[in-house]
Amino acid sequence: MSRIPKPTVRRLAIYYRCLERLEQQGEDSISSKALAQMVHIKDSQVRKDLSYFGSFGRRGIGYDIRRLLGEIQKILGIHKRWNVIIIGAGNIGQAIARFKQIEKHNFQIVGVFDTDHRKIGKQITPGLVISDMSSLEEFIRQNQAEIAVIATPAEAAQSVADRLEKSGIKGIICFAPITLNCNIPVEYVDITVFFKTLVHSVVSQNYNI
Amino acid sequence: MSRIPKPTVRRLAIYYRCLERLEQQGEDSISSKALAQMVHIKDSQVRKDLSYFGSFGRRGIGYDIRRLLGEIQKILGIHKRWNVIIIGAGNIGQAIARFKQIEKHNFQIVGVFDTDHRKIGKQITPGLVISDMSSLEEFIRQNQAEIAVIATPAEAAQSVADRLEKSGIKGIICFAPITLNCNIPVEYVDITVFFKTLVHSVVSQNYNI
DNA sequence: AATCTTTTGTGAAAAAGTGAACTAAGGGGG
DNA sequence: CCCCCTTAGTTCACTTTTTCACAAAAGATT
Repeated sequence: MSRIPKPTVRRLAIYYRCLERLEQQGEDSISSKALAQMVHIKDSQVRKDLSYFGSFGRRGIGYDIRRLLGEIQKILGIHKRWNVIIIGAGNIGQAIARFKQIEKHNFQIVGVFDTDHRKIGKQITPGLVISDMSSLEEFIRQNQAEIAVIATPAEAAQSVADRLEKSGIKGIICFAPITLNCNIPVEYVDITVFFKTLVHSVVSQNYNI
Repeated sequence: MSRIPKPTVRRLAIYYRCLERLEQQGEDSISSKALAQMVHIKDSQVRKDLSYFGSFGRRGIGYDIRRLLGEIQKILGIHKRWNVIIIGAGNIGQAIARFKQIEKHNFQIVGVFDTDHRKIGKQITPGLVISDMSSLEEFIRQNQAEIAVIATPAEAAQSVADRLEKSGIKGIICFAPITLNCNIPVEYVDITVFFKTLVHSVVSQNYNI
């Protein structure tokens, strides 16, 4: 399929947030050089990343910010709204459910699930109540949920992933510290891994500016 | 300094969590092949990663799990306890402050700061109360905090980072959606970026099994 | 209209990272 | 003791990603 480097996709999401800020500040256009400086990379990297998808700039001028925002939206697939469910209403699950930025970026949290009967029925935000896991499959179908966040303990994660995949979920964000066996895309976010890689940089001083 | 690929360091942290689980299950040793299968990579990758740091296995046998846990601890720098402060007691800041896994991995949350006077004094966990930002520098010195988590809005992040760096903080985990200008190691965790890269995989179907 | 400056898009080179294959150990069984 | 099977450590080839360098545009200036 498309031969796009994974780092390129991550950077597109980062360019996107820069462009949003610039637009908000009333800027109209930006050069690859200026954008590169904002994120501490080379300008040639910015141009190469964008060139995988087309020619969005004007030579001598730079990139139109509105236009580029629209193009990156289409590339990433964030021009449409995605319905998201969260499995596990612990610390992280609830934080994600309440996290306003996610909704702003076109991801709508439509459901939160847990197995703990003391939590079920509890309201997390107006209109968002913790449901029982037994209703998971039906809920996914009825609400056309496409993305799921796994915020369960590691032991539960694989069986949850199996159920999600079977129910037609198309992608998973996994906060559980485990590598899943499944055939849909997964993004892993293990917070403790960031702490550990950070202190490695600290002790070895090999941080790259 | 040491020329260790960044992906290698990340994988070490992932091997570490596998080894912890294996140890808990009573296992004594594991081969590179078995470890590789757990995290869906090639066995040669596991051996290569470890070989940057020494020879920890026995040919014909595999790796002693206890031994390897200890070696990776030393490599990553997680054999000692790190004092952590959190700047920003919003959604994410509070979730991190309450996140038990971090404490289990030798990162102790010693302080939480915010500028909102309505939040100051509020107890997050037993013994952890939200402090005013004005006491930041003094607190860092008195409590020998070395790691900071920035969980503020993007607009505040850079000036916070400046204060942290000046006060002797050695590494930053940045949840704010911005690239910081500073001369200490930073790990960026922008949750919305994970959502965006995930849906790119979903729409382009370019997930790697 | 010619020239200058800026900046994009891109092919080629360099660097980084991964994977296959080989060599060297280590233990078990006949 | 010899053969066989397993598996770590290492080398080298290959793949991926980044960087360089330059031609092509585009507007500004004289």
